[in-house]
Amino acid sequence: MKASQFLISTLKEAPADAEIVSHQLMMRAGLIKKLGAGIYNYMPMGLRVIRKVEAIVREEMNKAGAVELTMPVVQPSELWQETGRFDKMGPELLRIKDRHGRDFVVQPTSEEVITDIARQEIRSYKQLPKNFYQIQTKFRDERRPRFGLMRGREFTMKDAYSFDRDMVSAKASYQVMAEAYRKIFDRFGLQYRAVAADSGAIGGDLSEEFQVIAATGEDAIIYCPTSDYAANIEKAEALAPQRARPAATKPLTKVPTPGKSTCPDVAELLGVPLATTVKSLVLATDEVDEHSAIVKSQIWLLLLRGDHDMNEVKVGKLPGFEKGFRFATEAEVVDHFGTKPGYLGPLNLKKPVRVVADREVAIMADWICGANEADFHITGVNWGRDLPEPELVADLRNVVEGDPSPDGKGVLAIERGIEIGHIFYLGTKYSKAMNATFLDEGGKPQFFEMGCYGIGITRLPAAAIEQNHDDKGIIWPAAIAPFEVVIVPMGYAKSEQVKAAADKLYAELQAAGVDVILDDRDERPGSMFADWELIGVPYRLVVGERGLKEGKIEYKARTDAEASMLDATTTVAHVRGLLGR
RNA sequence: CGGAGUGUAGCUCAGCCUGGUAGAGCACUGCGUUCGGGACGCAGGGGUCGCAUGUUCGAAUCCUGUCACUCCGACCA
Repeated sequence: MKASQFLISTLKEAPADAEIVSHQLMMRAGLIKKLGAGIYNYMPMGLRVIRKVEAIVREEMNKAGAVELTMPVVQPSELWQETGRFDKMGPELLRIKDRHGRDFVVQPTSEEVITDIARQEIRSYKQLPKNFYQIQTKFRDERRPRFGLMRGREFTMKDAYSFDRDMVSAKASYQVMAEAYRKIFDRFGLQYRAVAADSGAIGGDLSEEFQVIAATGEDAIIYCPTSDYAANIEKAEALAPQRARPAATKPLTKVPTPGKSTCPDVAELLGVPLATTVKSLVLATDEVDEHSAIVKSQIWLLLLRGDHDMNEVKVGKLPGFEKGFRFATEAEVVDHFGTKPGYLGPLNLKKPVRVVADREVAIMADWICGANEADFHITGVNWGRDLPEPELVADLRNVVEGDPSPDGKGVLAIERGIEIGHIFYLGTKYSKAMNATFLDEGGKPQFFEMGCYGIGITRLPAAAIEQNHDDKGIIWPAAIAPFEVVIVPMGYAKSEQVKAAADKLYAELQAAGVDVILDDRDERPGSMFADWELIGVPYRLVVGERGLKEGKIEYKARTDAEASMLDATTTVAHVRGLLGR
């Protein structure tokens, strides 16, 4: 490719709405251009990166035995009605109508359509297992799109779906994907971690997220540096403390805490550690009739240590919370506790509530909580003495740095990550909902055992940039760089010698199968160097009269501090060596 | 969806408070000088100031409405 034929549109300043470095650099390097909130043009330079990501993913998926197909971006609502997701999914599912007023959705994912294909096409156990995938445009009407391609509304995802005859086989298919994903992410040259994820209602451990490690990541990754344990924050279990509850030593005392409605404020006022306070969270679960009208609400009081945070996924699994929960309204709080949030506690309730204590809270003695009276807290609270033992003790909180690892082999550490892949065992959730069956050896219909496997194709370049950049710009891993090599001639239009040498080098590299761009724009050297460092091409070759006099070509990797000189005659071989071809 | 904020040239922004014929830098075009680390000079092109209403002799500026976008909170590749 010659730069004069291509489109290079770099910016010195980043647009004001680009917050994080990957977004800023993608805009400045002219990779993407915003068309609307969370909707981007992939400009020629950016599309080359996307295509390379796709090619790697496609190659490894094919090697793993998956077969490619594509499903429509716009899908009729009927299939989505079958699984109930047309109504159940929130507004992130974009629903549209055609000219006849019929409902359609813009696919955020394709379980319905692929299950429909499977139930029509796969009739016998002899055709199993199968794994279908597509690389296709997705749309999720995010509440808050941000960070460029990191959280766009329209994006490209590779989504794969496996179909198996039974759970044993399905788990084997899952493992094949887990292995393929590692190969894929290894090829991108990024630091990543595969972490155990929560698999929701289906249960089991068969869900992993692939997280690219980056300080700006939106997800917290929990891992154990001394073992191979890794999980996301939703999943990581806070083990029950091994120590016994200390004996009560302090009397129950009501203390004034005017205006101090949070645990940190109260701890500071009383001069005690935050870990001696207990925070009260009031939740409600609703029983609904067939019209989704609330017929009865149960109020719950969850107790967590003042320095801990509630984990909504864990809470959602408590007995009684299976059908969802919400925060109680202020009216419900006043009704049961006699005061507004800020001074709540399990003592002196106006109406009974069900109490759930976190494992840590259950072994606390002499703790502090709200008095159920504005501007007062109670100190020296003790289980058994001042209130009954908790009805239920459970893991309610997010783990924190230093908690023991669930595998018992050390303590937990936390880092940030960007989720670029997720693999998931689905079981028969969709096949049952859509009555998708095949015939087994006995001629009996059986539901497909399914799995689904996603990779955020367009998110990946953003994650790569977050992990690989410097003050000059992007530093692409060679595997996904828009070009592998750039030839920068000094005075291309002015010097016959330079032009001839640059053209020759360009032709030879092309012949060697190198993805090379020749910068024939005849810009000033400084601005060409700055452009290519911003764009992040891994290898740069400078052709100038100065070097040619000695028969040399200047070489510099994007990551090198200084350039070095190569013999013009061996330059192509050197580049081929770098790229391994 | 709740809270906050911003809409002026392709990009970054000034002008608005205090109404009076729309500005700068970068980018772009032409000419000249220069040219191995984002050059300089001269001359140019480009904006119905998000949109709509109202107030006014007169609105980028003031009022009202509306749309879009951005930021902060609960979901997700």
